[in-house]
Amino acid sequence: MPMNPESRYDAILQKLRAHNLKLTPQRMAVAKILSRSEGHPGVERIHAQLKDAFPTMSLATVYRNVMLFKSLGEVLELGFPDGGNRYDGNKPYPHPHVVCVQCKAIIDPDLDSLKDMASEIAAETGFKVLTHRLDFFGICPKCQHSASQ
Amino acid sequence: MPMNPESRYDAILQKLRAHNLKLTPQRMAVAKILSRSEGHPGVERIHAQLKDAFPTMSLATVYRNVMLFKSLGEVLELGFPDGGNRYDGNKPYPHPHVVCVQCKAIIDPDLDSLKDMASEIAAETGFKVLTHRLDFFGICPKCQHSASQ
DNA sequence: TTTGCTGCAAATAGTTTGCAGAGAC
DNA sequence: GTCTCTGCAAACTATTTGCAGCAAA
Repeated sequence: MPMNPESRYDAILQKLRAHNLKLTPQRMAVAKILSRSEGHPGVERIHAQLKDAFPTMSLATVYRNVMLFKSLGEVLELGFPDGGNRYDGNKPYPHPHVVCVQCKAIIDPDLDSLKDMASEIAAETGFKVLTHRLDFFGICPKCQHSASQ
Repeated sequence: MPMNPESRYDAILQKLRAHNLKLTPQRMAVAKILSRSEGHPGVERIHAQLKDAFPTMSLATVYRNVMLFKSLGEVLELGFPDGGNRYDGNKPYPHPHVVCVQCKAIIDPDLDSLKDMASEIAAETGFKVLTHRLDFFGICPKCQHSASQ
């Protein structure tokens, strides 16, 4: 159930204005792609999609804008250790993903609950689930009690 | 509930023998550390712990052995996009983790179920849970039907 | 003796950064 | 006009790899 890409796009632009950030054509183009986030694109893919409209556009600019949006909370980063991070500007909040280890496709499953997850995923997506990864990130008790740092 | 480190160590050695791989002192030392996996060590940490016993030991050797154990299914790799992957040779199967984003501590929570996870985690570990990551990895329908590749 | 392992150093690859000019406001 | 952004190229960093010598079996 993806959010309406246009309202996501507007939300991102609004956030940019609220922070007095400039609306350059490149930045807006990246925002537009991320607001759809079809297939959870990576930086390289975003860059490729913009090559026609912006022949001189550099990868660095894509990186910088994606990171900017992420820092604004408007993009969810799916980090992978073997490079090729992927981004979701349509649902910029944590949610499960199903990743094809072969073609690198990434889709969002609809999970009623998180019980019997693997079989639920398999039934819904047709994936053959090989493994999963579930991490919680937070501040450990020791760090909570130390002068934040 | 960590498994008995010694039996894990023996299991790794046994697997090595079964594959006609050589039991070098360096390899055995890495296996020993991983069989405990206290704190889910990273490569750098493993290397540091072996500097005393093996002053000339190179990082490359640690990398090679960790990857070897991983390929044998004896080590679970916790990959992080920002480098510094972590390893678990004590419970080499997928399971949830709780990661402190500040000090990088990683612990294994006991989860009765995966419902109300965040609060369950908080109650059990004392962590202030900020976010989480749940990925399923598998083969998508399209890839299942294409000549495996 | 044979085969695989280690140490070293160089190569890789995704990402980040310094800088000078261009452009949004 | 000011201040940020962009493009380019160089820098970074975790990890991988080629190679020659060394050691396990």
